[in-house]
Amino acid sequence: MLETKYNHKEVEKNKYQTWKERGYFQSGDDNKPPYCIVIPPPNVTGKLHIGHACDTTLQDILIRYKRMDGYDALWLPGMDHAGIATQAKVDKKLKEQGINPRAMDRDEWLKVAWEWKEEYAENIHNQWEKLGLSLDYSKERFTLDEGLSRAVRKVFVDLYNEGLIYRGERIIHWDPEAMTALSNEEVIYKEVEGAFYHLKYYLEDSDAYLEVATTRPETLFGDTAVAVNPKDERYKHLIGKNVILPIVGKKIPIVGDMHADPEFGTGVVKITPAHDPNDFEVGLRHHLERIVVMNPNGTMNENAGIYKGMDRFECRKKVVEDLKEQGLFLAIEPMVHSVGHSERTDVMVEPYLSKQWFVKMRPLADRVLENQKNQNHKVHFVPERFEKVMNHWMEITYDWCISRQLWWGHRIPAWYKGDAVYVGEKAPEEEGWVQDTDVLDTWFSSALWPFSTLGWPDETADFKRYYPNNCLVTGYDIIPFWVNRMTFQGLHFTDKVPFNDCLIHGLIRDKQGRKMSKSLGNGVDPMDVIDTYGCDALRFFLATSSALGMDLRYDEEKVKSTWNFINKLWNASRFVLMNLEGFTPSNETMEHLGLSEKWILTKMNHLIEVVRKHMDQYEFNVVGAELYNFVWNDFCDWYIELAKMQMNDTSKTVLRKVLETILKLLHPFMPYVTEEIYQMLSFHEASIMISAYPVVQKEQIYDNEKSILDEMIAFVVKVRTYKLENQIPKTAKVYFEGDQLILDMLKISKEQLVTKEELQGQTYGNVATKQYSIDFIFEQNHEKEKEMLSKEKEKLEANIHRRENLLANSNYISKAPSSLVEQERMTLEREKQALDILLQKWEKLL
RNA sequence: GGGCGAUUAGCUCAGUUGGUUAGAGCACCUGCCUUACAAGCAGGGGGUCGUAGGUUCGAGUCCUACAUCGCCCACCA
Repeated sequence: MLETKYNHKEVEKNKYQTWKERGYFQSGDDNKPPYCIVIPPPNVTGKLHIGHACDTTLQDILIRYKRMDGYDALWLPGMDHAGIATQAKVDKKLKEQGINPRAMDRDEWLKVAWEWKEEYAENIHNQWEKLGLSLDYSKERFTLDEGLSRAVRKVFVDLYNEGLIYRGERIIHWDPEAMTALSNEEVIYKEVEGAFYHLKYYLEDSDAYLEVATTRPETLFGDTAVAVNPKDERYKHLIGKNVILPIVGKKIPIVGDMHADPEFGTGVVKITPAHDPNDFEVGLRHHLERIVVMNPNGTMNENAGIYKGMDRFECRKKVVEDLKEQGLFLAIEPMVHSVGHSERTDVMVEPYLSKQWFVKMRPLADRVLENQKNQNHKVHFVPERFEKVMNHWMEITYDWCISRQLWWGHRIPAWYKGDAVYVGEKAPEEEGWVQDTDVLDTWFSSALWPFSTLGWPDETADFKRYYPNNCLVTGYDIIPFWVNRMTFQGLHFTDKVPFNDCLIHGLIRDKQGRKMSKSLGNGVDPMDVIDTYGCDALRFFLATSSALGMDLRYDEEKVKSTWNFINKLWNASRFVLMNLEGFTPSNETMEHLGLSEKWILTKMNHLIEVVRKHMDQYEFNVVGAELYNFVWNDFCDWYIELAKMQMNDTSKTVLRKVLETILKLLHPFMPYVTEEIYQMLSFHEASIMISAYPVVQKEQIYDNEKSILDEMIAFVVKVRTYKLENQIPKTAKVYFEGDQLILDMLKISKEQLVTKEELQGQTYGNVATKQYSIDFIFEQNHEKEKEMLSKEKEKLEANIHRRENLLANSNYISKAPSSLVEQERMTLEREKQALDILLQKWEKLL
């Protein structure tokens, strides 16, 4: 027999292993229609956070639902090598051991990195298990696998041959800590307290000067011009003349360029083509020299003269000091401006001129925009509004810088020999070619994930069967990095979108609504929650506590109340199982169904319909609420109580059937407890996770009987309220003629019943609805009774008044749907009858 | 600057194509150890749905403006 309290630790023990060993997670049954989701591969850098728990729970819910519903469900697991992030962690670990990672041999370093990967992959596997995820491990992939690497090389080479990948010298975002280039998406802009430094740039052979305002005086060594707006009356006569670059003392020209905004700063801009993207453009227009003044680690280089070797920020200070000394400094104007920071290392990124590989985005993005116009072939975002996020990105996207000066990643398949460049999937056979030392952006390989994991570029059976994926599930913060890139790569290389639906969920925040972060220390470890409340409680909470696409506040109280819900289910199951002892299939009978059986079966079938509908629409919060209400209110509060009154083989059959249905509908949300209880049911499939998802059985719908019991329930509730408010003793004598079921529900015994004659002459109170009436003999408090009646009367009269007005409105009658009008009429009738009953009582009281 | 979201009960949130008297959990009040469950049961109170207009027979829901909070994108010499 079950324990009285739900013990999640006991329940969750060993089940995952069993499922896995029996092969339930594995896909591949060709007799069934395919359904495929690929997991957003977590980084091999650390442990999964609660956001992962949410994301994967939603996917597991879909997969378990589809698997039970007769699909060949493939949920493909895998992990991401996470270039910068992992390299940073591995380097940190080495440094802590006193080893300089950059002094290592590349292959030696990679060995350490692979060891790291193995260790963290194992952690992630353990966490997936704890979360109960039904992943098909036989198809697990890693972004650096040979197969995926081949896909990466093919994509690179093809795009290169199509002219969509090129190598060029551009201003890119440079991370001086990780010492690598970054893409736009990897830069996070933060408001920083900075300053506008106003400097004197003397005109050549003159005492006059131009006042130049800059936030980055340390870059002046790279200045090769100053610009003014050609329309600016103050300065336009100076265009073509020269100024003397402070400290350096060399001549640089004054150019006229629209980039200089007369309204901003002093209207004069120093032009540093090698350290600012706008200046780079200006430089191109005016054929200016490009002077890089920094080293890759953010220190000044030889072009900074005596400042060489100084850190960029230290140099800024020193330059300002020296300018002051030389009388070239005019003013400092504090300002807050946003400055790019590296997503991974959090250091200020440096706009930096360097030679990198780029993907030419325009044609690829345009194809996505075009494709999204086609209802049949587009990615269907859920909620729909997130499509705009992708489309907007496609409209404004820049060329994608894909080379990274790292060791951890896919080596760029390009070889150099002098000035010659060779790009190919394999190294050139001749001697003397040297491969590019850089690797590709992590997202370059992630972008291929939905198809590279299925064996592409080969036309494998898996690729043909499971591509495009049915659904992709991820958070809205990942749209630019990943969803967008998968979409354009998918379209370009497979002529199809990578997934038909894209389910976007929100972020998990802390109780105050703040983002969870390491620095705030407000993160919640999903493993701790599982330890305290169990995996099922966590999953149900995560999947059902907010509407789709909305952020979710983590609230322990809510997880607790989910636990209570599971405990309720647990105890309801205890009751059913206690009553089912010795019950076998031969005892099962659906004959002579009672009113309450018909009622619960009807409600159950309506539930199945609603749950399926909302599962298909990904509205898990609605599904959760429906299941919660059905289990707690309909099944526990009413049906079980009713079943207690007349336990027989029919009610046992129905109890069992309803419980089994509940378990199945809940299984995708709470796999463990549903399996535990399912296994205790007397006859069943080998596992609930391979059992069939409930379908509506029309012959079990008895809407007529359902409404009869609904009326009875309404009456019973009314009576209970009346009894409580009037403090009517349990043993009070009662006059009632009607269904025994009502007396049972009210727990009124035969001994309490009196006849109509016995009632006369006593003080009694009456409760009545249209169908039912009951009288209680008790010391009635007339004042209180009157007060209650008058309250009720007022309410009724107000309603009747409102409804009569409504029905007197000819516009309403003619324009509102007739069924609604009819309903209003019926409600009005009911209310009038109720008022009649009430008025009769009122008369008697006076 | 452009876009998106939020604003509903004390708190956290639902609320479908506009349609009876706007829901849930938690909290609160009253009464209960009724042998599945006191982490429970039976009841109850609590909201002029951010503000102002508009469309409509009818608006939490649609439209316009505004306010507050949050997010994304772009710019910031």
